Amino acid sequence: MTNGASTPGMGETLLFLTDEQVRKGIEAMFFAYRGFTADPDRILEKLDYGRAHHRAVHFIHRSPGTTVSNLLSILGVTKQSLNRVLRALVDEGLVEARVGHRDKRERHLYLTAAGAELERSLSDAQRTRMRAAYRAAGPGAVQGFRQVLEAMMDPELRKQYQTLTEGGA
Amino acid sequence: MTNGASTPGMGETLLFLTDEQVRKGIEAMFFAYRGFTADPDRILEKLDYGRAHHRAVHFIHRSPGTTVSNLLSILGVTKQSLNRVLRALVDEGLVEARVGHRDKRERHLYLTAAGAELERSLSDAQRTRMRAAYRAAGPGAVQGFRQVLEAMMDPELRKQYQTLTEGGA
DNA sequence: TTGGAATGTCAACAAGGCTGACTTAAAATC
DNA sequence: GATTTTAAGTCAGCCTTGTTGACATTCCAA
Repeated sequence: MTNGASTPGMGETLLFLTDEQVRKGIEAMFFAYRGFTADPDRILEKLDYGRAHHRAVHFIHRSPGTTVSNLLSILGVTKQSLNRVLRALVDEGLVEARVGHRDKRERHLYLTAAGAELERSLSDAQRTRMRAAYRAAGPGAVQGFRQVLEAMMDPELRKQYQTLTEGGA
Repeated sequence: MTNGASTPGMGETLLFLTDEQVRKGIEAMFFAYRGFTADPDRILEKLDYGRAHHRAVHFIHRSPGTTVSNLLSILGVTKQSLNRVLRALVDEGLVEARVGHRDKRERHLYLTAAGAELERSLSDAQRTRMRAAYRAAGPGAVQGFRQVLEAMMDPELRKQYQTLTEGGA
């Protein structure tokens, strides 16, 4: 509060944020992301899975029947990388890969009962923290939070993000 | 808007957010973090550095003269992991490690001119995106963004985050 | 029927985490 | 003054998750 940003009369409406203030936002992202992943990480560790598995399970739950190449574009990794993860999940009975009946090259991905259970436990943990953060920050903060995050995405990813649920939230 | 959260009379003040809404926040974190790291990553790649180097440079800039063990606790990695990164930075003249004069066991870390220049180019890139996001989201959103992120941190990390600048923003 | 797309797989490699064991130097404590 | 603890560094080896490149299979579509 020692800078122009809080000078009465100009206020923050013009977004005269100092570099220091913006930097603080950057550090907030860094530390918050650690918290964001901490709870699922603990669950995954016990099962010998990693974040890569979490992401795959999350998005297969989100879009049941999605194809491998669609998942690739959402996750932004190489197919070799995804394939390693997917193979483990299929081998261990968490994910089912059904051959497409229209296009038999495609594999449509579904969670099995066991996969759905893991997904639930992971997202329960993550939602609990998110909900607590929302509650602590107050009702007004939630919208601002989402708006800034959305504005921070690459345009392509933003499209995917928005498409993902189409009014689901 | 098809759920209890927007029922007139209770509104969002009670934070009746559906699981779907919270989930959307989780995905926002995921996609936004990709954007958050994208610009620095491009710069680092050309110089054969990675995110680990970025983090070290960032926090040394932030707290010049910090010790190795302090940096360890902020970054939350093992000393072997940090050492690998730090050695590269020192060897290549971006960071200077001065022996402490009070306690000669300690190494105090400083950016060299070259290190400061890299830091500037990385944080310029990151701040530009952050600023653009703030602008797009509007003045009210910034506070909410920071509040939710802060509430999302582990308590210990939150303390470190707050200590870091102590009123700097 | 042939070209290209979707998928899967093998091999090899790198970054950046991790553990464990050990050294050195210096400070702190007894 | 001797001993223990602390800060830092190092060596070796492992894991996850990312990368390239090469190649096989399948099959849609021009």
